[in-house]
Amino acid sequence: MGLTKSEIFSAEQNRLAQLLKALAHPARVAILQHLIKANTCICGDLVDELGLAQATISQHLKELKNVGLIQGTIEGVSVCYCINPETWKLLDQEVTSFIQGYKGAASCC
Amino acid sequence: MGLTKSEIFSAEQNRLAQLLKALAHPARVAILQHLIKANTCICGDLVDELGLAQATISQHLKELKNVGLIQGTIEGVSVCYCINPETWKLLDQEVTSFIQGYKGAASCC
DNA sequence: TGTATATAACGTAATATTGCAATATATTAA
DNA sequence: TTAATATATTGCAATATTACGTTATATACA
Repeated sequence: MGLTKSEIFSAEQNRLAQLLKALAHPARVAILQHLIKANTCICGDLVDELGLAQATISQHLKELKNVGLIQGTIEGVSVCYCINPETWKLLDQEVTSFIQGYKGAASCC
Repeated sequence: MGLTKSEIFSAEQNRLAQLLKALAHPARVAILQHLIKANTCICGDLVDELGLAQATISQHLKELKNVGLIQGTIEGVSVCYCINPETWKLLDQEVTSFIQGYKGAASCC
């Protein structure tokens, strides 16, 4: 059906999957890496930096904003984007505890 | 076009996005959490544990296997699945360095 | 007021994902 | 060999994603 059965999973599992999904595209990885390096940037910077159309970049920014990973403030003609520190912290905690949950295995199959 | 322009991104960005994509579904998060807890399991265990059809679980397992996050060994009638320690280590390194790359911002927008 | 600039929103085409029933495959036990 | 068990594969329908041209909106400046 193309429709994820969210109701059978926990809120934590759904939230983690949602955050990871927002990160799971090379363009959005690149956008976030640029934001980490530059601290702030505007849509036009990313259009130049990556090789994608303005409409596409804008859409990716929207997705990142929707899950709260970035925030944008209108600054004159443009919109200044930056990482949302609180969501990023949550991401760090959730992802780290998920990945670190695996402590290797004595024996495997 | 619905087709990601992988060629304009670095191999690292594509690989990270690929790994994250494999994790970006609550069913696959649940499968991995179960695997972490139980160390090993078979497809049937997951069908009981989660509320999804056998074909659906099998498909999610295939995706996790395709990116190398898990491995399966035929054991009589069933297939014993477990986490692939090497890929998991790579995942840990890549994801950690990506997320930890952000050191908060003095001022944001 | 008019014009340039920057971004968002809309519409569309191509492709990918999700979930499952049905079927195929492969191993074990009788 | 036959039956039972466990998975994988195939095919399908519904939905989601990706990318971009075009258009709308909103601010700044002459």
